[in-house]
Amino acid sequence: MALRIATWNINGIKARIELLLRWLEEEKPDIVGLQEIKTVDEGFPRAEIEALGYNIETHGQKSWNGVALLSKIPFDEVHRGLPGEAEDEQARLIEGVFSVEGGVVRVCNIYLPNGNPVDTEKFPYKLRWMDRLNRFVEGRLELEEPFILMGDFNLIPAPIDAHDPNAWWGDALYRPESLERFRILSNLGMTDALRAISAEQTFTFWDFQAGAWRRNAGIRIDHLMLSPQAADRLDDVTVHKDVRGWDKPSDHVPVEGVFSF
DNA sequence: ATGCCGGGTACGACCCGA
Repeated sequence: MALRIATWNINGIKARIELLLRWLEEEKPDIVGLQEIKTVDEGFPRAEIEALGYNIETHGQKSWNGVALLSKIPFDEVHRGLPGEAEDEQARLIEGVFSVEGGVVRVCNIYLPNGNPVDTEKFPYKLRWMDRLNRFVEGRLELEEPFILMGDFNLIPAPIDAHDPNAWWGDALYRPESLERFRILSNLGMTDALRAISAEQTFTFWDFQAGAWRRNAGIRIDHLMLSPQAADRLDDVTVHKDVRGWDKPSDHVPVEGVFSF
């Protein structure tokens, strides 16, 4: 069977519910990871999404951050939060395990800290979070499962992934300390799904300001990173760029991987 | 990208994002 798994920074679920429902109805993905739901779990608009046939698990918080997983396949397991820092209360990771034909698939949905401004505590928090993520992924890779780590990584992997890379250099999304940690993730054995499929310049985010969408002044920061067992099953990646032009869009668009199971 | 836009909270103006 073809399994369609997507990541999307929705930028406020309450403000985007109509946008989300339209996209789900048109594309009918199997599993969707949402970031920046910006609500507590009780405020998540479950009923309309459940009516489309999705199971829902959320890891929310008041006002900011928050992640969710939607799945047409029932959840076997759900995990919330990134281990390694007890005092970290920001809701940025939710993981589900699903039974599919031929075994299991593990999908981890993340909202990696932005890290700006770099001269504040926000940047070391990002770096610690990436260190913790890499340790977490090491453990997941030992399971030797199809494992998909996807979400808003707030990281520009390479110059081709920005409309104006020189303008971004030094930003928390594109500077040596951040790139070093992303490289460690790759070197652990996680494959960038889009780059496994295409060498084309492809953006996933366009700022609301300064006519960024009109000028195509975007960046690629939303990624699906695949364990070897998941990469073996990857057939295609689609960036749903058209959604950026819909009414009341998020500044990010959905990125979808198609897998054979 | 320096927050010009746009969400959240809460009702005036800040906090936050990339």
